[in-house]
Amino acid sequence: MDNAKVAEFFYEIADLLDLQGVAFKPQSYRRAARNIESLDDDISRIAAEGRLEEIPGVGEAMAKKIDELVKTGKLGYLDKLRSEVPAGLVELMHIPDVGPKTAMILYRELGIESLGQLKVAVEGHKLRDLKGFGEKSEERIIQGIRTLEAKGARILLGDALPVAEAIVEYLRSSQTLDRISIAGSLRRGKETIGDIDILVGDDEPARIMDSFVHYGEVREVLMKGPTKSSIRLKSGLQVDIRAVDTKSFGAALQYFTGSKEHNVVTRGIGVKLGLKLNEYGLFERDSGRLVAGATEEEVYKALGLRYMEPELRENRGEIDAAREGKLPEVVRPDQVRGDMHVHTDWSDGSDSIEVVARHAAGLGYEYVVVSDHSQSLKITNGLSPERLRKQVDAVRKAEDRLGGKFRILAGSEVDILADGTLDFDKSVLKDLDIVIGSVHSRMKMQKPDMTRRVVNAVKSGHIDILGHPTGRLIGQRAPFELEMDELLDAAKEAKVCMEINAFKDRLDLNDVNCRLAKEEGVRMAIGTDAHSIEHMGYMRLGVITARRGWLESGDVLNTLGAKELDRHLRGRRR
DNA sequence: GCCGTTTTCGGCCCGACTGTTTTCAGTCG
Repeated sequence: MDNAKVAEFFYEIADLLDLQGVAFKPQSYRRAARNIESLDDDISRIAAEGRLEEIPGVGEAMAKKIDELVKTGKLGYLDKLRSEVPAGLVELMHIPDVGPKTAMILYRELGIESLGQLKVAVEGHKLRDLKGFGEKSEERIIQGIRTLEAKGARILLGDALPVAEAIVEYLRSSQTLDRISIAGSLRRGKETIGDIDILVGDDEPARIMDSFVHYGEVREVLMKGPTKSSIRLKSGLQVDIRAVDTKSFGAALQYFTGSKEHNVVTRGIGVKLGLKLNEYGLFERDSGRLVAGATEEEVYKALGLRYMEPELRENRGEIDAAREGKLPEVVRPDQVRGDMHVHTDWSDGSDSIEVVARHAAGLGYEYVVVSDHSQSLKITNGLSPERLRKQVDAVRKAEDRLGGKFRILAGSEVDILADGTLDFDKSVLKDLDIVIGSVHSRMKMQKPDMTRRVVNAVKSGHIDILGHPTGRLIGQRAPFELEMDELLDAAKEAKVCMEINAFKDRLDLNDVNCRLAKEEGVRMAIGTDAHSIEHMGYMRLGVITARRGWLESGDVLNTLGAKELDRHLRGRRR
């Protein structure tokens, strides 16, 4: 019984209680479920140690239920709830705009217990005669079912950002705006996004709503009011916009950036100070006087907190750190001095060494690492030792052609073979400036085997960076089975960096593991794994991931300048 | 069901929008 499973059961209890019209308990179960999901420790271990009630939101009653779940894999209370309410109703509640009340009416009046039955009923126009329903409600539910069926569709951060930025740019160009910002999980830099949130600060919001719903990419307008509207884009992505007075912009930005958990705690701090925080500002509870609201900084300051970067706002300890002045000074994009992982047309990249280097220089970098694939990876035209030697020559020549003003590091993304040895032996690797070791094959090994494999590579003394350490592809491939603590210990010992692979569907290491690595004393190196120069723009995704992992510039190898980096690498030469 | 320098009992975020309402309930974020 793992944490996710326990949380899942609790979410189901919450839904079932909602259907029964029980008040407050559902929120309690959801809160506990969220906290259980985000635990670092294994819930069965906590249960065994009798520490369940130390989990926020878990009291005596829930602790008992968790104990039962951990011990027996079952929960009598849940079974009882399930027997009282048809299981399909929970599914109905997952349709947008269908909540517990609607689901219950559908069940009581029409006997609908499943998505399938609802579809039949709605197509037969059986809903419009129900009290409180009409044609529009029917249409809305049809749309909702479509949305639900199209789901699973959380979009990658790297895909959502440009879409959101284009909308912001469109709104800016269509009229003068006082303030505008992306908000929500996109602003916090979560690796996947459900929808896009945009916030506008302006004293004439209605005209902005008009522009918004007339954006060229709109497929349908879901709702439109004077301060709040929603659209669905042709791509299927939903975009919500909110407008507030300029004097409330900071409070609203704080509010709509979230996370929900972060906001619950900040509001609680306000309450203790006799203040009320909502999207319009921070107010004195008694007099209603506005204390702060125009900027996030002043809102946080009035709460006795330092400003927290959006990427930190996940209620993972940032609020205590802000109160105690112990927030990390997280790395900024402008501190990155080079791209640590780029492919060229020598293997499966599409641009030449020189084009890559010139593009990197144009991005303001001092250096780029050319790291093409090694011989085993035939499908990528991986380099043989002989071709690698030729490539090193080509790198040196390209560097000369750039007039010595830009550093091109000759590297390799060398395969870590199944037994943990490297695809090139050290006589080949010693001529390189830098070596990334990566796993590209036999990815489904058991945990002990995979751990031994990468730890061997890390300890080999021949790699500087472990490339995409967990191999996960967001929404497509689970991370390798890997004992992260053991890997990080080895990396610290061997002074090998973990990569933050910034390619949009990798972000590997992820935020949580970045933070773990930092705490273990392991440095990170951000590389885009670009296969064309356009991909080099993914660097910002890597930086966002680093920031979400609380990394500071000193934790990131490629904040070093070219000379410092060379010195660092020579210092550990094999 | 949880939680507490507001409380061991009585709160628990609340404002915007929609549809079907003639004054509001439901959903969402």
